[in-house]
Amino acid sequence: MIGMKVPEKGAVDFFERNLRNLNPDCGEGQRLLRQSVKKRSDVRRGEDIVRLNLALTQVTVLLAGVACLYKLVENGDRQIYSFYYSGDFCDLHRYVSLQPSRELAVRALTDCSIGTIEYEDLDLVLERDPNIALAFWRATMLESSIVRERLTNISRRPALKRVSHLLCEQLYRRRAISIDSNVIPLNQIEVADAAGLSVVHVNRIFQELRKLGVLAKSGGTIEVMNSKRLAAIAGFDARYLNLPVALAGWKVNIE
Amino acid sequence: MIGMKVPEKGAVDFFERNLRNLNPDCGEGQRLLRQSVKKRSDVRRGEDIVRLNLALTQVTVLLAGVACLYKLVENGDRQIYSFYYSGDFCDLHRYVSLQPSRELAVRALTDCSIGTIEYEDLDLVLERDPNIALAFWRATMLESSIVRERLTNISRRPALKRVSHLLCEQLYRRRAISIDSNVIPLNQIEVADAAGLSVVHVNRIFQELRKLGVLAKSGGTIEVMNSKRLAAIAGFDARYLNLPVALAGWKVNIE
DNA sequence: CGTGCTGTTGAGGACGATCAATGACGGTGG
DNA sequence: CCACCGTCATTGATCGTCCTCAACAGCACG
Repeated sequence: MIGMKVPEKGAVDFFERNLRNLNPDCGEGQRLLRQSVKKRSDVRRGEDIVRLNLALTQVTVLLAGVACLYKLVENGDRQIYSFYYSGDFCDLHRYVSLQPSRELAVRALTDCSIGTIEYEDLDLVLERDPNIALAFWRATMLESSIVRERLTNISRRPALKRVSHLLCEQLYRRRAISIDSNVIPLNQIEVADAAGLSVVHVNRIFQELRKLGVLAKSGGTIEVMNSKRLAAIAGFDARYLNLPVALAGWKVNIE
Repeated sequence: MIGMKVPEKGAVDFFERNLRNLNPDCGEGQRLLRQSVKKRSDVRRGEDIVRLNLALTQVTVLLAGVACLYKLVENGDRQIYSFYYSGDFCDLHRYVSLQPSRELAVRALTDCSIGTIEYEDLDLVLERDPNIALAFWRATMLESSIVRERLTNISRRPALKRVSHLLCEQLYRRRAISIDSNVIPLNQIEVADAAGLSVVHVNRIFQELRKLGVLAKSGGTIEVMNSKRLAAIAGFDARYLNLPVALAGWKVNIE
């Protein structure tokens, strides 16, 4: 399951693209960083990429697949905070925190492939190159921004908008890494856990969205038939995602 | 209203204490940073410290008072994301983001006093001293952690726990900066906006908390009579706040 | 003495949770 | 090939938390 080979070029590309998007100025240091991306493993759907009691010695980068950051709440519920796509860091929170949370974990929602960077190596790179450091800081800020948006979503909007908004976000983020499919590889349970709704209710919302011609009937994944209408329902404004400028024009007007 | 004098020592102390807490290793660079804290203004309760259309040239540090980060939602609601206390950064999100949000603002909830650091000066300090840079990064991560906790709170817990948790958090954070009072300078409206509840419902929850002997009847502010019981109701676990170790022992056992 | 802001109260209703069953599908082992 | 099982989707019924609307009381302020 766990190989030790260096990631092939294509996979690491997502990571580098992500960094350049976070900070266009991080040129030279990037090579240094690339050499530090050492191991590569494959994690199967349903397994934890970052487990609660894992040693704190390396940072994980998602190279392929979809994962989520989550926590198990006292009552047994799972709260999903954010989703990770190719190129995203999975556990900067553990690297940067003085007292890393023992509750946060990262789970593979599809089969995933990951790379790792030893803390020691990362320490060096960040110390030498403030531009890389800024990129990492921005990655944290971006994730923070996404969680804030999810908070607003859950706190203030009715279920239909909530689900639509969540799906919209995934659509945009997938496009940002050139996945132009209308299929989002999440199931209703995962949407419920991220949207703060019961599975039953998410199911009813899905049916409503189907009646509205927005979703197609599809098992195990979500197929969006009309993303423009979806964005309209959600009142979606993608600016908080800080997508590459190239995608800005893709933005759907609201209302 | 807006003075130009250098902040007196006592006020900047909170800022430096905060930095040391974020990264104990940032020793020398701190002096450099202190010299960069230039202006000082006083902002009155109800005014915005960071306004939507303010020039992006300086970072704001809260030196005294209480403020909040918020956004106005489409339907007119206000969502409060987090509260700021003495020593906290108010607008790192604007400094670090490639495309700063035009929706986030920071408002003074009591009369506040603030210091500012010019972007240019900060750029220099961060470039020279990776330890300071790490402290700033950690500040972002910490705020992120607080927002995640608020998300869990709003998403998964009933109103009584929600409000209790929110109040608990404020109590802890105030203690962390040596404010040992049982009075939290927030009103019911602000609690409602932060907890994602209606004002009417917050009012009823307050009455319930009074019946439980946790809160006292007090107008305009919140007076906590029994913080231990409050923490028990909330199921509060302060670890996400990354408080100085000195306060760890203050932690109330849960259930 | 109005005017605004905050807190309080009551009534009615909506949205979404919970509980409980059933269906559809794929994988596994006999 | 079929029986069995686990996961996910679906449905109906009931219930409760919390929202909305509307009105009023207390208080500070000019």
